[in-house]
Amino acid sequence: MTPFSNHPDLKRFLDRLTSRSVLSEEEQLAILSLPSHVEQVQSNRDFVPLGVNVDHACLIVAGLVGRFGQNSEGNRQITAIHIPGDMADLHSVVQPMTGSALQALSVATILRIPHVAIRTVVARHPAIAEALWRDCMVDASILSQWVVNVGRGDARERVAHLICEMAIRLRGSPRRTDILFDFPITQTQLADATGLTPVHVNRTLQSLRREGIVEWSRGNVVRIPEWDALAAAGDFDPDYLQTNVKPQQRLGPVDADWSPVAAHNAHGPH
Amino acid sequence: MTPFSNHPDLKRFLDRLTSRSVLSEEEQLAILSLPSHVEQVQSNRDFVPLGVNVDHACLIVAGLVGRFGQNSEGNRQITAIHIPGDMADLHSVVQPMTGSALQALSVATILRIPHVAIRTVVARHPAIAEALWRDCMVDASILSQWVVNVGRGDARERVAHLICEMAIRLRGSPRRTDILFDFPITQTQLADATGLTPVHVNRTLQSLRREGIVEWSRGNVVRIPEWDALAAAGDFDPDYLQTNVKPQQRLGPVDADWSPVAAHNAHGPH
DNA sequence: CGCCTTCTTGAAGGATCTCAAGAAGGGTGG
DNA sequence: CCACCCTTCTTGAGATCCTTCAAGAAGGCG
Repeated sequence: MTPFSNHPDLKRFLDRLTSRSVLSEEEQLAILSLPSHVEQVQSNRDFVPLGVNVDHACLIVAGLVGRFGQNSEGNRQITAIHIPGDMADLHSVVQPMTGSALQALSVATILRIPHVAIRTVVARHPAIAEALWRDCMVDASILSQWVVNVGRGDARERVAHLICEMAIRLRGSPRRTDILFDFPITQTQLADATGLTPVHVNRTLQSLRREGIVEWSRGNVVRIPEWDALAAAGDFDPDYLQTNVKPQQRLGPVDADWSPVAAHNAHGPH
Repeated sequence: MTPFSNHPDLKRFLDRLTSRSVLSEEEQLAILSLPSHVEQVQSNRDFVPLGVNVDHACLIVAGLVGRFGQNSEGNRQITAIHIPGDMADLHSVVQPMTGSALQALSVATILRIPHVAIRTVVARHPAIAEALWRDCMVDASILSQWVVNVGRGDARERVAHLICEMAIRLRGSPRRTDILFDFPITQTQLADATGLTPVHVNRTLQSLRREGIVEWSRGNVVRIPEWDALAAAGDFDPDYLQTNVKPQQRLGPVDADWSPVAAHNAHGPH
């Protein structure tokens, strides 16, 4: 454990938090001062297993990490793909018994951060508790959209949607044409994420490539010539990613200035 | 808004919280004292619409409530089914822009609880913040399992799994034979939840009935003659529901007594 | 009694899976 | 530098599951 030494990697996580929550200088410093332990993890190997109590959370520094659920026949289903800056199992702070495994999709670097440290920081800074809670809910929004995608889309939609999601998450709001990003994932893993078979993912990708909607060289680089075409194919609406939301104000009592929109929309039709 | 008057309904929500979190007398009273507004909601009608800012959360008092996502063609997908005692959109406290709609599956009674009230209580009692955060994560666990179920199961598994889940959530850990519970849901809604068509849900249910695995009279009452048979058909393992977990200790600094198991299992294979 | 929702049934078509085998890279050791 | 292996990608053909479309039966409710 080397406090402060992983400062730059924690910074990316902090950025993620402050993009949606307001944190004071002191609170930001508390995040950056979290102790951590760097680790390289190989792909196709659970670095957080299923059904155990963990005492730390994992921050992704480099590479992609998948959350895997599985049924009893051993069929695996990826329920989330985490990118650098994500705390992949932040939820374990309040729910230490793992309900899914974590596995790197390609070689990855992670930071293990002890729960005790997070809990200590959170107890001292309630605003950090709120920021972490909110961060978990963003992941939950993505998960929710994943259900819709897997439950209601055909193969083409599912694959296109996933590519769209990763484009936005990895590149931010991209320009409308000629988007490039690194997406080191195998077709088998793509199949585990979309609930398809590897064979069918292959055919689906070929079809998308043939139509010029996606270019995916073997070198893990995805190119999207026309964003609108892919978004249409994937029936993709980026709102659920909560990318462009203003930071929320802090937990606290009545704030006269708070959510003026709500007063009009909230109670809906009744 | 009538403080205290909805005490008994809030009690059920409090029970849900205290089953997994430790709350002091004072904190419990703070929950029970939340102001609220009772409302009857009709089925097949969004009482929380999509894509608006809300200023309150909804506690289910009676009936079943579905969270609906949808794609642009209007195909709806249920991403969660909430039962009495659930705060269906607790997450809206930290993320007021709705990413899915709420709709009663049959006539339901709800309590609308202003965010401001919840935020005030949470600011005063950090332990409540933790309890609410944890509660949200239980819903996320269910959602995660839902992805696995929809992504990797065939029709029979999906339907059986959902029935299993609802049996446990509505009846607690049930006995092994002759389980009865009320499940007022149409086959169309079941189809929206499992990502199937109503026609195929119908055939799947018939098949389960023919085999004697499920009895489902028209009167909304489900009977499960042999739990093990249904659990096998649905490949169901109730661990993810976190039903029988001991309450977690409160957020705070180092607790010597905390999570002794973790020290052994945590770092896994490396 | 008549309407409306929900459930049920049939038949045909399509999307996806399964099984099986070959091609293409990337890496390693000789 | 080549030979080999192993993973990943690709292709084909048949089987299966699920959907679609269409229509009729069964309740609930005014």
